[in-house]
Amino acid sequence: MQDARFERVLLRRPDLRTSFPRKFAARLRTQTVVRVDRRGKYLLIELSSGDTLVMHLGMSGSFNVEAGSSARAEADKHDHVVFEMSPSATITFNDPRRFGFMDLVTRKAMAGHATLSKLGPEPLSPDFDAAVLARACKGKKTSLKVALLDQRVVAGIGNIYASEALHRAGLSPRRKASTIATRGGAPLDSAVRLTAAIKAVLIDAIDCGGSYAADGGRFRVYEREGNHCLTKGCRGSIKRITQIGRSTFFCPVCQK
DNA sequence: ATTGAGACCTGTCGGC
DNA sequence: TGCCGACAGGTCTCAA
Repeated sequence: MQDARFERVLLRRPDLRTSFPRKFAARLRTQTVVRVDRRGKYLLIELSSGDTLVMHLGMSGSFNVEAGSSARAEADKHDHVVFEMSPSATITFNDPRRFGFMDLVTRKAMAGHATLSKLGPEPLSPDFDAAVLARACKGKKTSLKVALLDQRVVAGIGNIYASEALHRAGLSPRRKASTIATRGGAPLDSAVRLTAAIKAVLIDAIDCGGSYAADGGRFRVYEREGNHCLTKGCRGSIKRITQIGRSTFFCPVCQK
């Protein structure tokens, strides 16, 4: 991908949830890829022009990469963007629900970017530890589940993994986020467990190829309402509640 | 400032 | 069979 060059950019369906910036295709053309990066759920492609191509897959977005210079023989109705690259490759962005988006951000604008610059730590980096999580939750009036979905607390946790991590940590999603904050500067035991659980859940997810990879049913609580809790020795059953309009799955017996 | 509700979009599924 | 409503996901906008 590095040094690849954008030869042609086709917007087949430009009306995604957030519209493309003006002259999107023209600004990309002839640019080469300097670096490919990621922050939270955002994909960042640094270009030779100094601009960064910021992309988000929303919930149903995906990329298809093929050798050759022409788009798929039969374009899918949800193929919204096609990048023709050199050396010869075609990258197609497909997104049935159109929640994904793309933006071009200048070097100057990256630094103070309204969303990107406020993202919390990367959960799998050493920067993310119990003390950092505890500090981010300090004074928060929201529930623990809602705090985990806040990308400023920690970057990249979505609705599924928020439930999964809380179950592994044995913490109730309804508990106030501030109750895991530090006491006398030292992170509480629950912050230590939650930090470890977040990392473990994400590592497992990556190993399995993501939430929607084949062989479903590997979640411990997500979409398991009414089923028995998988925690060793726990005889509880999984409940579903709604928090800020989203489903939360948890075991009321072993998550405190 | 922080928080929550609503909007956005479409495929799928259950119920009638 | 077909229609209809509910629901899923992530983030932005707007209003308390």
